[in-house]
Amino acid sequence: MKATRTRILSRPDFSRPTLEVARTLLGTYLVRRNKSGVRSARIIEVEAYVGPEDRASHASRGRTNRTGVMFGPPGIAYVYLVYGMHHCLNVVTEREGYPAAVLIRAVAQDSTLIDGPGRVTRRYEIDRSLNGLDMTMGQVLWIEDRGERVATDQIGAYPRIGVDYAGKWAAKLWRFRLEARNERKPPARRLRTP
DNA sequence: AGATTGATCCAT
DNA sequence: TGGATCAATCTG
Repeated sequence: MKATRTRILSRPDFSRPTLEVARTLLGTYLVRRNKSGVRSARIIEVEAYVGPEDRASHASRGRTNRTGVMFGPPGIAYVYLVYGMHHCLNVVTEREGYPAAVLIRAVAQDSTLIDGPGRVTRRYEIDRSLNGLDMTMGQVLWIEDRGERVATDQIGAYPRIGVDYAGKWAAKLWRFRLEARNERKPPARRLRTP
């Protein structure tokens, strides 16, 4: 078997345009270390939240106590509680001062799909105590590139979930999913109008 | 379809 | 300071 090097993603990886970072994260591994050990899972689905104009983004209402980390340096974890119950994990992207992040929506641990941002954080024991954590340090929470290449045709683009309030921003295809090989999008096909 | 749940944000 | 809102999930 071919030896592949594992590389912990570093600041420059997250400094790039958010849509690119989002797609790049597909097929990499989210790694969590706590007192019970180290666990990892392949990132399957993400969403991009891009800039102060993006009405779907928490940062669209300006810098607040909660959204502060989105305005900070890239590679930092932005973890918040939603609906009073579930935590969501994001990684901050782009330059300091420009609010943007990628939400981790689904991962696969071996053959088990952990589908949904709240399920990911629950399974990996990620909560607001990790908000602001530097994910480039490889100590508590980080992302690894294990050299598994993802072809463009394995990536589907969809509207983001739960942002219907965001007007035209809700229609942006800023959710990216790594399709299973047998779920690759077939060639576009003209459908008869019903 | 409806309940749940509590931090956050801004002003009926 | 109160109350609407919410980057979701579970159970019917």
